Amino acid sequence: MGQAEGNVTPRIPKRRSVTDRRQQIVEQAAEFFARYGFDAGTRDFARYLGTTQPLLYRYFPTKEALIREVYRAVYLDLWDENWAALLTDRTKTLRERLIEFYRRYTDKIMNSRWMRLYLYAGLKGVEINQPYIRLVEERILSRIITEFWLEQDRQAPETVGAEDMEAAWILQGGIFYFGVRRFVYDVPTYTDKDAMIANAVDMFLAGYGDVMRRRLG
Amino acid sequence: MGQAEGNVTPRIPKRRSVTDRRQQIVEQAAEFFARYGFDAGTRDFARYLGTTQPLLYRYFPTKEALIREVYRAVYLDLWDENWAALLTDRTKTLRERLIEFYRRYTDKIMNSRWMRLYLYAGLKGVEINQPYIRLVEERILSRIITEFWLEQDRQAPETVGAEDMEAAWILQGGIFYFGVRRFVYDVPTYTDKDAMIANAVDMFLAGYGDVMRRRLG
DNA sequence: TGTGATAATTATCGATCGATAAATAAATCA
DNA sequence: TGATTTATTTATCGATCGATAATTATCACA
Repeated sequence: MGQAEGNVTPRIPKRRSVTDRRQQIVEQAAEFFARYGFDAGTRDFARYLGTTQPLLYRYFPTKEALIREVYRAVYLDLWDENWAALLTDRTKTLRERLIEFYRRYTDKIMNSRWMRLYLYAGLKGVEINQPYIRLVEERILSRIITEFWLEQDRQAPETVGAEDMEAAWILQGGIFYFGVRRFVYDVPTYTDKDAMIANAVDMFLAGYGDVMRRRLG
Repeated sequence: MGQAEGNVTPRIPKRRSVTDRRQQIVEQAAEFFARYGFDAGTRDFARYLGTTQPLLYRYFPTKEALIREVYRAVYLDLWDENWAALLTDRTKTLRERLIEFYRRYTDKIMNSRWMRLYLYAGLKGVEINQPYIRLVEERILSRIITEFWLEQDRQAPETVGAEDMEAAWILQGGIFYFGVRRFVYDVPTYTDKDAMIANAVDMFLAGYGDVMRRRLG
């Protein structure tokens, strides 16, 4: 090693391909386990990969370790920091912000891989959903409520109330369930995603506004 | 057999207890598989039942047959015919009807057994969800839209439009997702079920009314 | 071209799966 | 009570599971 050559471009170290291979296995494992569930066998997965089963154990010590990596790849660093700025950009109406946010957000999560893995994780009790739910509540739902109050020229409450949080969850859940119908139940939907989002946001703004006004008199 | 006795009350045939046992196994299998998924082993289930594994095969030819019976028990005859009358009872306001309907409806489906089995079935592609989705659309969502139009003194459309159906799905999905959070993700909710339903219905009526009026000008 | 390192394969382990056969316990009835 | 049926158990099957060991193919480099 350490042989100096006149050639300027360094050779790509062999190690690199090993890391790439690992990455590729994780990527395809996400697709495979999303489709067949985590109880699917390692032999079937190896065939899906186009190799043999013992090869997997050169890259991951156990099947569980591979699955952990799948979760990491799909859920880690999901949150785009631009989304926070988007939700609070008061040069636009809240309606515009919400529609834009939910379009970008669902572009990232509304696919069969993300949604199916998420529900598998929820049913298995994997420690993925609960932190994610907290993230949704803290970075999306609380913010939506606060921004709504601010746009109504009312003082935003220091802490978002229970009914307000559940109201925001109706919006979030209604939109999310559109993806469940498509990618888990595999039934056709009546409009495309963007139309559904615009509709859901409009209904929320009018509906929540009405409920809130009635509550405050 | 055929022995005549002076006693008036006929003896309970021995067969009966076998049928009861079958019923009881199915009932407990629903609980068990809802909790651990359908890939859980028959030995673990037998231990859960308090018996031994081969006994199951005297009542069900295969594990798959047992699972089929679980689905039958949980999803067959779910629909209560009174619900249809409830939704169209025009002596009450639509708001009252919707709140009452969703309370009764969710009383039946919002439990860990029903919801978890339903999502397991969806992920496995079992032929349960798609007929159920059709039932929801035909008997609940279309009816809600129609009743809404009638209460607004507008002529109800002969067929419910795509955007209207998706609007009703926002309500249904928003309510349903409350149950998913509770019984699948196992996270705390902020209000009880009845408060959430009243809130969701109020938001839907105001929100959908506003969207519809704007669409029609 | 030959040699050492490493990736990928074949062969195989013990454990567990659904399912069956044989043995036993319990209940029924003359 | 004794014989017969039926419910339940013990013992075990072949298949498949995750995981490991031994073997073979591949490739960089002197």
